[in-house]
Amino acid sequence: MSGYDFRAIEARWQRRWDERRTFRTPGPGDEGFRPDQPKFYVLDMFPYPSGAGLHVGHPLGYIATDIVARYKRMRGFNVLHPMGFDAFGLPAEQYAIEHGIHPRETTLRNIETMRRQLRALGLSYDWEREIATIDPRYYRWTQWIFLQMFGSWFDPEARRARPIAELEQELAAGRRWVAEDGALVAPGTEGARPWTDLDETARRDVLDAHRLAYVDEVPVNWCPALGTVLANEEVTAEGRSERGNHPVYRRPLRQWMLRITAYAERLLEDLDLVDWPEPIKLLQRNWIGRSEGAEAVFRIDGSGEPVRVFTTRPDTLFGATYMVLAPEHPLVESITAPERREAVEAYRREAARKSDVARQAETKAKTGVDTGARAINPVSGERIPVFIADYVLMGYGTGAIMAVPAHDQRDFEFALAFGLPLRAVVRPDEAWLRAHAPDALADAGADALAEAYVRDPAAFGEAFTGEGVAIQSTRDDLALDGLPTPEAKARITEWLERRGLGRGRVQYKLRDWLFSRQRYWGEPFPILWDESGRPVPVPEDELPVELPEMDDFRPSASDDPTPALARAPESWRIVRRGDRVLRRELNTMPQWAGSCWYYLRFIDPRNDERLVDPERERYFMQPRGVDLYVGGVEHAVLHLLYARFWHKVLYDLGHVSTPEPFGRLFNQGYILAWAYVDERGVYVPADEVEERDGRFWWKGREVTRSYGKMGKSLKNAVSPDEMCAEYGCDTLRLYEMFMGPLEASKPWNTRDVVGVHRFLQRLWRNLVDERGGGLRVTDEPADDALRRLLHRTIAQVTESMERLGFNTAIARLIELNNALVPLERVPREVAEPLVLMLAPMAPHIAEELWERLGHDSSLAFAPWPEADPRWLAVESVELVVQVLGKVRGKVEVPAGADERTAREAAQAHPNVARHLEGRTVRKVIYVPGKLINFVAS
RNA sequence: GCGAAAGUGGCGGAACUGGUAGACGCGCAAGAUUUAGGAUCUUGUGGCCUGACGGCCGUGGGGGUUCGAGUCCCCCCUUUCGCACCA
Repeated sequence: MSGYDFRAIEARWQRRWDERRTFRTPGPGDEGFRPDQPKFYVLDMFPYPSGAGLHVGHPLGYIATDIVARYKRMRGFNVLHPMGFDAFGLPAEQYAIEHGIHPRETTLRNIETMRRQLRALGLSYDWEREIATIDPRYYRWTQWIFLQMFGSWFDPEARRARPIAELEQELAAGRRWVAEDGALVAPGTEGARPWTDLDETARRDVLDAHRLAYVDEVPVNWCPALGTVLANEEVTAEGRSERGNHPVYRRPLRQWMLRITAYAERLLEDLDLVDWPEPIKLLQRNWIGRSEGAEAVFRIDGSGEPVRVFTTRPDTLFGATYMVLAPEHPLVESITAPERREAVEAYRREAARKSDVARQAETKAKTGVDTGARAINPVSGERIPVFIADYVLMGYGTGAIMAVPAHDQRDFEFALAFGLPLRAVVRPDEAWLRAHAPDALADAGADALAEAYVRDPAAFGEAFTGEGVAIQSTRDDLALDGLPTPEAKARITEWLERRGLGRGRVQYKLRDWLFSRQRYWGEPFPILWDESGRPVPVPEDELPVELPEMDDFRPSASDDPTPALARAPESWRIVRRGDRVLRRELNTMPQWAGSCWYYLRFIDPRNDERLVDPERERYFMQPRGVDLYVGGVEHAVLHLLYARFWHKVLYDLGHVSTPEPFGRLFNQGYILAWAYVDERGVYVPADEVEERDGRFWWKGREVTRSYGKMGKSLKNAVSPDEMCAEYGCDTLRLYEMFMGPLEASKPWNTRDVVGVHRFLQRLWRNLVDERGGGLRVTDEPADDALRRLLHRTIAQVTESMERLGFNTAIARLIELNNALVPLERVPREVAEPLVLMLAPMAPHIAEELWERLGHDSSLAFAPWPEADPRWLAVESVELVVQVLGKVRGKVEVPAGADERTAREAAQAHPNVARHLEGRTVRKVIYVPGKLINFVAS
C-alpha cells in the first residue's frame, strides 16, 4: 500500500518540524543568525482565543501568511512569522462568568485549544516566540508603555512627544507661560502667567493636564449591563454596546484618557508612507475627520460673556442669524434668562437621558429651546437669539455654533421650524438657482433669480451649501462682497485674527481615547493615588503591577460605575511608602491595549530588560515595519489607529526606529456559507439540513436558505478539525486558497473540496508507483514541449506568489500536474520544481515527496525554482485572424514573423478568405504574436 | 443622504499595460474499467441555429470612444460594506 496517506504524512512532518526546530527564526545575537540575510516580517492579526474554537473561516489569513512565509524562506529571506494570543478583555471575561470559572483558567484553556488547531494546520510559526497579553512578563511592558505616555507631553511646535520634565524645564526657564485655561502660550501673552507665579498645586495641575495619559472628567458611555465604560468605537449607531448589544448611557466620569488627538495630523499624513488598501486609508481619514475653518467669538448681550464657535464657513459670518449651544454647554447655566430656565432645564434633562449616539439615531426633526439670551454677531452687530438644541454636539468643535440657515442644511431646517430669519450671504450659481427655484420663477432670467434668492432664500427649498460669491457681507472695514468663497474665507479669517475675535483653526472628529475600564480581566494601571488625589507612577522596577487574585471577579452591574478591583484585597489596594499611604488605581486597561504593540514584542519576546532590544528592533522593522500584515477589515479603525498612535509615541521617545508599524496591510475576505432558518426565523444547524428537489428540510420541516458570514450565530460553522480528519490539512489549505482571490469574500462549499484533494492524489500517483511504492521518476530529460510548459509554469506561479494570487498559482500547478498524467515516467527535472512550487501551499505532501525524491533535508529552505528564459521563448505562435474585429480563424506563424508573412498566412486561411471575398482591405492591424485584423469595406 | 467596493456559464472563479471571454476546479453528460457502490481514466460541457463546414448572440442595463471593449469614458440599476445632524 503506497497510496497518498495524508494522515501519516502530516503527523510525521509536523513532528519533525518541531523536533528539528525548523522554523526557529534567529535574530541578531541569536545562534545561527546570518546578518547578511534580508529579513521579511509577515504577521497575522493577533487572534482572540474564544471558547468556541476555530471554524474554517478563521485560518484563511493564517494560511495565506504561511504561504508567504514559506515562499520567502525559499527565496532566501530570514522570515519572522510569529503567533500569539490577545487574551484580556470582555469576551473572555463574559465567557468565564457564564461558565462560573476564573477567566485565567478559561482563557488558558481556549489558548490551548486554538494552539492545537493552528498547529494541526502545519503553519510554520516560530512557536518559540509565542506570547499572550495576559502573561505578567508581557503586560509588564504594556504598563511600561503607559508610564511612558504618563511621563510625556506633546510639543505642538516640535509636533512630537517629549518627556514631561522638558516641559517643566521650559516653563521654569520662562520660555512658555500658562494661559487662564491652562494652555501653553508665548511669554507675555495677555491673561497668561509665568511659572514663577504658580504655586506647587497649580504647577502640578499644569503638568498633569499636558501628559499624553491624563485624567479628565468626561461624558462617557456607561453600560450598566457590562458594568463598564465603553469607547465611542465600542458603541453602535443604535446606542448599544457592540459586544452583547446592551443599552449604553451617557454620564460624566473621571477617567484616564490618552491624547491621541495630538497625533491626528500625523496619523493622517503618514498614511502616505504605508502600502495599505485605499479603502482602509479612507476609513481612517474619515474617522480622523479633519476639517479646516475658523474659531470666532460671539459675546452675550449684556454680560459680555464670550462664546466661541467653530465654523468651516467663516465667510458666511454675516449670515449668522442665531446661535445654538449644545445642551451640555457649560455656559447654558449662566446665560439662560430666568423666565426660560424651566424650559431649558427640561430640555437638558431630556437630552442627558439619551446617549450621544441614540440622540443622533432619532428622527432628523429639529428640536431645541430658546435660552432667552441674545448674542452679538461680531461682524453685523446684530442681536441674535441663542438656542440650545441637541443637533449641536458638545464633543465636536467648541460645542457651540453660529447658525447660518441660508447656507447650512441643519440650520435651515431649524430656522424653518422655529421661524427664524434667513440671510443669504453667498450667491449660488445659476444652475442651482434654476434647479431650486419655486414654480413661479420658472421663466425668470438669471438676475431675477438671484434677486429673488436674496429676498427669500427659504423659497428655494433648501440651504445652498456650495461655494459661490459672497454677497451682503460688507461693512466699513471689511468687504467680502464679490469674493469667491475661498478668498472670502481667507479675508475674514485674517480680519478676525487682527481684531482678536477669532483665528483659523483645524478641527478633528477624532476624540481622545478613553482608556479606563471597570472590569477585572485587563491590565492594571501602574498608577498610585496619593493623599491629595494626585496620580503617582509606579516605579519601573516595581513592574508589573499584577492583577490580584479574586474569587469574585464579576463586574458590578449597577447604575453607579464601580471598578471590579474595588473589591480586591486591601493588601493589594493600599500601598505604604514610608509614612505615606497610597491607593492603587482600580480601573483596568481596555481590550485594545495589549494588541497595540505585540508586533514589537515578537521581535524579542523573552527580554526582561527592555521592551525590545534596539538592534533586533532595527533588524526586523527597518525600513518600513512589518512587511506584510494580514487581517480582516473590521480592524480598519480601532486596532490599526490605536497601534499607529502608540507606535508614534514610542518613535518620538526613541524606543522604535520607524514612524509606522505596518508597512503593508492586506485585508482578507470573509468565508461565507449557506445558513437555514425555520418558519420562526430561527437558525437551524446547517450541517443537519437536507436538500430535496431544490428545497431544504431540517428534521422533516421545510427551512429557507439564507447566506452569510460563517460563524456561531448563523449555525453554519465548519470546523477545520473535520476537514483535516477527512481530507488532510494540505487539502484544506489548498482549498481555502483555491476558492478565489484572498481579498474576496466567497462561499464555502464542502462539496468542492474534493477537487483539490484529487489534485494531490494525482500528484502522488504521478511521482509514486502505487503498487510497489517506488518512484515513477526518471533522470531522463523532459521533451521540449514539457520543458516549455514547466518553465512557463514557474514564471506564472512565481508571478502569482508575488501578488498573493494563490488561486491562480494552484491552477497552473494543476495544469502542469495534469500534463504528467499520460507519461510512463516523470522526468526529475519537472517533478522536483513541481514539488518545490507546491511546498508553500501544501507543505506536508511536498516534504514527503521531496524526501522520496532522495533529499535528506527539509525543502523549507530549498531554493525556489527559476524559469529559464530560453524555454519561455517560443518559435512559432498561433495568430488570431480577425476580419472586421471578428475572429475568423487561427494560423500558425513563426514567432518573429513580419507583417507580410503574417498577412499572407492569414489570407491563405480558407474561412478568412471566404470572409474577405468581395471586400477591399482598407487597413491591416498586426499585433505580433497576438493577432492580425483585416479592416475591410 | 454621503463615501467605498463589486456585478462574467448551473456554481466558485480566470483573463498582463484594450487584442482568442469563460483558464483551473466543482457539478453535469457519455464512454472505459469494476460483481456492485466508490475511486480512477477518456471525451464533452455559455446560449441559440446547423447533418456538417460554419454562423448569430453573449461579461448587470443603456449610450459612447476604437480596427477591436469584461477591461477606457458618460448615464442608470442591483448587492455588500463603512460613516451618518462633525458645524
